[in-house]
Amino acid sequence: MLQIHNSLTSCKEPFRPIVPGEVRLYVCGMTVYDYCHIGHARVMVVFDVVVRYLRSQGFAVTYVRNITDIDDKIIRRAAENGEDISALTARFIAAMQQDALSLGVLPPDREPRATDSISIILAMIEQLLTSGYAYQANNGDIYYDVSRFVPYGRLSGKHPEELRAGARVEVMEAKDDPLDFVLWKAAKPGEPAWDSPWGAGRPGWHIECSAMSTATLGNHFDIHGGGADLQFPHHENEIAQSEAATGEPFVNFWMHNGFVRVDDEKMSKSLGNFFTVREVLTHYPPEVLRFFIVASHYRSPLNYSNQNLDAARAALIRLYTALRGLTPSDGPGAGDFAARFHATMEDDFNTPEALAVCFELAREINRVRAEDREYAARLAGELRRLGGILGLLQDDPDAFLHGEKWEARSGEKLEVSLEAAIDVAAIDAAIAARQAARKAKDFAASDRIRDELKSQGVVLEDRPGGVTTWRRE
RNA sequence: GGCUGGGUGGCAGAGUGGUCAUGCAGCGGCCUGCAAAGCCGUGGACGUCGGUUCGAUUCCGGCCUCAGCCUCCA
Repeated sequence: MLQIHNSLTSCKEPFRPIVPGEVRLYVCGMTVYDYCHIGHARVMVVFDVVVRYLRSQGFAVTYVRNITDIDDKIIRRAAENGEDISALTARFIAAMQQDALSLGVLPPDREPRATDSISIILAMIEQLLTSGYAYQANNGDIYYDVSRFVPYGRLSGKHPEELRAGARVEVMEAKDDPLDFVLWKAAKPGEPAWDSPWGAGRPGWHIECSAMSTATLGNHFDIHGGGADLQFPHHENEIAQSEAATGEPFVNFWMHNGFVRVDDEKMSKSLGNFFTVREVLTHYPPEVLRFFIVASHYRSPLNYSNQNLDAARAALIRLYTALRGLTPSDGPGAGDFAARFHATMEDDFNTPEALAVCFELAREINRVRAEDREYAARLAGELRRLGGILGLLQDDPDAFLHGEKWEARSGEKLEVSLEAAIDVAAIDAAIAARQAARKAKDFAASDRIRDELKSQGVVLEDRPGGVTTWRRE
């Protein structure tokens, strides 16, 4: 029985979908005014694993991840660049999709955009006005009246009175209450605007997600996810909006992934420790970044550092080395590896422990591969299947270990700071020459060749049966 | 100040009331011409003070300490 930690109750709860066999999942996606950073990568990967796991268990999943393509930061950035807003957002949407692809993140089933959703946003605001949950201020903005929504604060464990007492924001005169938040911003000169019954303007951030999620998944759906920082106020506000507008419970399970830190400091632009996905991918293969993310529990903080990425790479090399030279077979699973893998995934997606099972599987493969190829092949098949649930180990082992895909990717759009591309034919020739020298017992020559390759970042491994393989250091 | 969630071996990172995480690094051995990879074995840990218990790193309480949120933020 799958257990999921629910932010609403701060407890693990048995997961039961609203409609048996179907899961409807919404995740707050990106505001597209810049390239994705590692924090964005984490959200994408974490929920990609959730989706892959649910599907592997036979659930029909509908996964929606929105795109916020109109907001203050976008407008400001476009102005700074002297760029058209739609050109800016198109550029960063394309970049995001490319990053997602690199990281092996499957596309969501729906990717609604705020600017394509204006009519449903207007309808929801209209509903809130009609039922008295919203009001138009004297500056033309429409605000949500937080005092009307009694359960406000349930998700974040915050109480309206305490929030008011600790409010650090300067109170905008237009609002009745500092906790009220904007649903519709009256148009300002030079900013994009849409017509509405209350005058031209644009939607507030929170209402977008309420409108897009209910429009795509229904008023009441199973899981809503996002970064931990969105729990308050964004998700709290979504609940207030959606439940007030529809009169139905909004979401059963709220999942929040932990934050990414860099060298144990919060990742932020002011600290200058901000890493984009594409920057990281100039130094590490995408699967290494993905492994690094999956190797921690999704609710834990994740500390980005070169040392930790190096560790992730070493671990992945071990797994691919176990798969190398075997043709994974689909035969019946071996041992209780799959059962243990699933048991641990059912416990709130415990991917680190699931990976531990993968490593034990790898050891078993290494143990038996010489004696029983067929059994080893079945184990390899198992390892690949289980890895696939985490979105890992789907590459050809030699390709990964040779770093081929890495070069292919980085050679195109990314600036490469890696060693020069490796000449595979030259390596093969050197290996052949070394084999000849070894046969002639000329170990001095043999070692010279090996050292030379090593200096180019190529490590040789003499395998049983006289075969020599190589990998990048 | 309020609300969350943490403090685990050299590093990363799970977990558990009383035998094992796992990966990297270390040590010993096997394999190898020597290595590398791999296999076998091995050392090393649970912030602190109390309490519950036959027994707590694991449960409870105090304390210290860290991070996040309370303002746009994945």
